[in-house]
Amino acid sequence: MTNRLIKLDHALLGMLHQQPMSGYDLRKIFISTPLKHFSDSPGSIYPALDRLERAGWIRGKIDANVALRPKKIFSPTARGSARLRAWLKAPITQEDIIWHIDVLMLRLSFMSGFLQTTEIVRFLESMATETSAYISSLRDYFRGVSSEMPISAKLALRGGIEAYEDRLRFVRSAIKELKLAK
Amino acid sequence: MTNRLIKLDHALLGMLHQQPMSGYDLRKIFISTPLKHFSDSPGSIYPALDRLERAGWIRGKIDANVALRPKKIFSPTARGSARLRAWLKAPITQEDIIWHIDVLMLRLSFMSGFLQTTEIVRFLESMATETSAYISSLRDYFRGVSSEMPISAKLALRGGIEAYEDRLRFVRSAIKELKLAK
DNA sequence: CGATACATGTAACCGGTTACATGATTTT
DNA sequence: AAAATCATGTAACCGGTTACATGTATCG
Repeated sequence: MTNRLIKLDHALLGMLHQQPMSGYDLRKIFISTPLKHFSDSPGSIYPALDRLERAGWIRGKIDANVALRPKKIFSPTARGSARLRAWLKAPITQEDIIWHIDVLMLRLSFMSGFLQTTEIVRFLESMATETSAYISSLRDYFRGVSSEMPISAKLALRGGIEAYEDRLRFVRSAIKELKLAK
Repeated sequence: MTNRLIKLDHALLGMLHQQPMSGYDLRKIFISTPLKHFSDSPGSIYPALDRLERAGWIRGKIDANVALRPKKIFSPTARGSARLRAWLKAPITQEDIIWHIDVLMLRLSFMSGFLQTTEIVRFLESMATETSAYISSLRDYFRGVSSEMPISAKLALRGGIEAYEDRLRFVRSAIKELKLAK
């Protein structure tokens, strides 16, 4: 129950660690920043905040100085922080590389302050390993079938492979940058 | 009702255009090929095939030579082909670039045989335009906030931008390739 | 003889989308 | 006076996930 890994929930939890906020504030950020790869509808955010509060990861306090409608400001609890850290440190699988790349990037974005540079580097190295393995399997597949594929299908598949190659290149440059900064 | 644009439905419709198949065959493809960015569970595929049949886009025929359990082979109808073509030709929005890149690549993969090369090129050029516009807005945002961001957040955002830049590079090279092939 | 492959389907659950409801304040 | 913004929430709907059900045939 408290162990589900819903993307939106962790996005909210991470954002509340950077700054306690209301649901409305969170929505505004989702709408106005390019990190809006998450749902910005009230029908998803308010129930998600409920879930998080029921799970004991955040706690909401009603803002006293009520000018407008009362605001509920959510802050992470100790359990919420532990949960976020655990999520950031969770091992990377090939499934993550294939289906949840956005979640991996979200995790990366929250790591400073929670993890040491060496841990972030390990995370990225693991990403590189898994990505590189997946690229190999894609190349093998491509070699086997590309001759029979129509051109647009071939292009699409090549585009898919290149996207992973580009991601790998990024991850490796990020590792270098982190090691220099350390 | 018949106008929804569900990813899985169109993926199935497109695949049935390449070769009439049963639900089980479709599942096997989803499981075994790297184009498995779509749901492979029976709980999604069989209901989806029902939807498509009810919408009149495909028609299922029970395979006569029953060795094992009877197989239902689905073929696209004329209306289904029209629908697929319309989907392939639909204009690209910036939302597609941001949230449905996988759908755009899926569309690209189905285009040969349905669209002329000039139309495919137009599709890719539109992708390039929208991607490039979105990159500009991301760069503007990055310039404004990067100084205050912790390093891992900055890396993640940069990675996001680079992914779009790489995608743009791919699209441009694909345009060149198509023009040469023509 | 047990496991795996073939083949289709259903049911419970869960979360996101859309749209609506409410109501005060501020801007045009 | 109307529209937009602040701020939270609910309800209907829809589709995906997971797990289960069923039954044959083949492989080890």
